[in-house]
Amino acid sequence: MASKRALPATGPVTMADVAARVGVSKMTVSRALKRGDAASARSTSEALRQRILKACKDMGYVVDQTASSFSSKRSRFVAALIPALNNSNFSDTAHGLTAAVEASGLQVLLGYTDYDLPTEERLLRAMLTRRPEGVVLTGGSHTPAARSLLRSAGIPVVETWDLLADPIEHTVGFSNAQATADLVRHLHARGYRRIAFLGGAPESDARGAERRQGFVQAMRALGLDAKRTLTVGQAPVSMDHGAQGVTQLLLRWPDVQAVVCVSDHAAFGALMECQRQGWAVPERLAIAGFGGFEVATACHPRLTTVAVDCVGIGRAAGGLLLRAIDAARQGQRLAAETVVIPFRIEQREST
Amino acid sequence: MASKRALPATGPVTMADVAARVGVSKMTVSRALKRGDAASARSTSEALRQRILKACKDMGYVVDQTASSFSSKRSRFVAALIPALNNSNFSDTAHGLTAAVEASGLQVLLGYTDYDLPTEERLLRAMLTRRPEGVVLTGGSHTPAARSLLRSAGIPVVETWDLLADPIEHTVGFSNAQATADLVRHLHARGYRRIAFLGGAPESDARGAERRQGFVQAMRALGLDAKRTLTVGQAPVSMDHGAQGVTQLLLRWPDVQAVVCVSDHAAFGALMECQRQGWAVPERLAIAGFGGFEVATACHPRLTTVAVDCVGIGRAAGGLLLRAIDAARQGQRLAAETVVIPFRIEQREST
DNA sequence: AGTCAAAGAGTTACCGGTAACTAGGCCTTT
DNA sequence: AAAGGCCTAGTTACCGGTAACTCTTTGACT
Repeated sequence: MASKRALPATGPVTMADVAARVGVSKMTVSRALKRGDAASARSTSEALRQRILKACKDMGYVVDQTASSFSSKRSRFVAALIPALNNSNFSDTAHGLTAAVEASGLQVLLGYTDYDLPTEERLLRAMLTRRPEGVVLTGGSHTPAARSLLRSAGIPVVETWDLLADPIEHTVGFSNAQATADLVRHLHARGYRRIAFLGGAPESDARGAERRQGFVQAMRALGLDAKRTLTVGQAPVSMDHGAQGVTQLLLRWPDVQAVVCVSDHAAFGALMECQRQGWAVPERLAIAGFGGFEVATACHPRLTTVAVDCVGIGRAAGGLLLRAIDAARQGQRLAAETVVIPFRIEQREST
Repeated sequence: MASKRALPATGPVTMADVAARVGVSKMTVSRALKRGDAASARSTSEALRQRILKACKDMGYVVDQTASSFSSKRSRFVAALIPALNNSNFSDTAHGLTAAVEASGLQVLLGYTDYDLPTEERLLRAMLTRRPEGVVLTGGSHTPAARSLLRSAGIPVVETWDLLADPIEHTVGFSNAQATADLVRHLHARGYRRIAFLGGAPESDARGAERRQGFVQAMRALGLDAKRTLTVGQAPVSMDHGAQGVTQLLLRWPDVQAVVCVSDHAAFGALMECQRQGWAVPERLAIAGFGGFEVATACHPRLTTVAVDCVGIGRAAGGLLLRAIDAARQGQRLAAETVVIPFRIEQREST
């Protein structure tokens, strides 16, 4: 027995194998495959390049990015963390980010935090061991350890979806507080006075907390009573939370005329519960959401909401990140930037 | 012991730096950090290990997975491809997959194909250069090149969400045709006879096509007319498609009693359009969906649907993949398996 | 006391690419 | 014609870990 398994030639084809087959050096194969990054003038003749490409195809050779990354110190990917995959707002941002960076040959390594800071830190730690060239985060709330990790990683960081008082570096987003305040003013202009806010526990969702704050400030600025705020559940606030919330709301403040919900999901849940109970929307109760989700456009009556350019956030974050990475490659550092993404109040049938 | 070394030009801290500081060899540091993978008997003494761990912390050292992967030929990640991020069915599967494999120290590299086969191939090609230890795909439709790529990669492959006639290797899913057929029989049992099907273009969505097929077969088996099938748009079928579809449906076959929609999104769109038009659901038209999405439970009336254990699919795929990877590490090959995930007809108010 | 195995730590040799430098051929310029 | 420059391809030296082996020490058992 004792026959050793050395896996004959079946082992993965390497660049050296291709080089030997064509009769050139490894380096030449490397150059031939690298072409396309127009920057480099250093290249092979077109005829030789075609021969090499053909050999790669024939032999089934694919570059080993692991080795390439290791050797060149370029991992060719960026890490992106979003709170949840199944929230189309955030997945749209991931979409925009991917579209923006993939043209530069960068891949996006996507992770989700489940709205949990320690999870974010854990994920970040795992991702940083892979040496991403940049990081995109959602929001500005992070554990101290996470911040420290990012600092010592020395790579560009973009925080999205919020405008932050104390950003780590770059920011792409909008003021959730201002957007909610605008929505309140919009409802006020349409004649509503006794307006309520419905959202999740502030400590579990920084963005939700900001929206709540915007609501309170706008109400006070208008000389209205901001007492009608209700907390239902933790982030992510679900449709069911909205349904429960609206019932509690009408029980507790029967004179309420309109409700601003922390998200379209909650607003939709509230709307459906109203239909079940026979409360006319918007006559008995006007309902507004936040986020511009598909369901808000599709439902009946259609929901007034704050439409956000989610894809645009991702695209802008990607563009910014690319410039920062480029600068870093030149040994420079891009000065911290803040990109403000516009939002829009969508007046629809529910208010 | 002053902290004099204020990050000189040396850049990132390496394992050798830590080793020098502690006064041991690189290998010892490597072993100290690797502990936890209980399998290995080879290890360092606990006291030394603590000293090393402390030095790592003090110096801000984090393992370079790039180098580690390169050296050990273990990338410690698996690639997963789903049609879209913002479809909670698929993102739930990704969730389950992540949960299942992360216990083994594997990360999931997630990509989305936008329901497009060439995109899938492109993505797969990009991911395979990073040498994943396994691949999870959604569905069984792939380009020939993609299949060939997977074959020559020589790593375990799991296809999910469908039961396939000709799987690449392992499969975790359920029969979409059978599920739809069950739904049709369920409607039949409730007295519906003139039943329609509403879905997207079959060539853009293999799962949708299977559901359509299941509908036709079940109708014929029941001796009913299967002519009432409508095609609206490409995958992914949206809520708006459902709204348009139901209007066309009632125009074309005014005698229709019930409609089976390819997904809850379409069903929801149809339901809302009925409310706009004043068509009573389920009295004038009964509506059933597919997928068990949140919106189907939250809307009014609640939608009858086929609930799928999406997380379970991901979990099972992850477990299977782990076993296959483990076998591969031992030089063996796990025989192709098929795991059938149960589904359930949820009878609700819309039918 | 001697043997042997296990534990703990060191040594060597890479893994598969790429950066940076070198060298020859050909063309242009002075 | 010599000098200089561009283009193409080869050479060398790694990158930062880990596998596999070696060596030493310790302790149990015969």
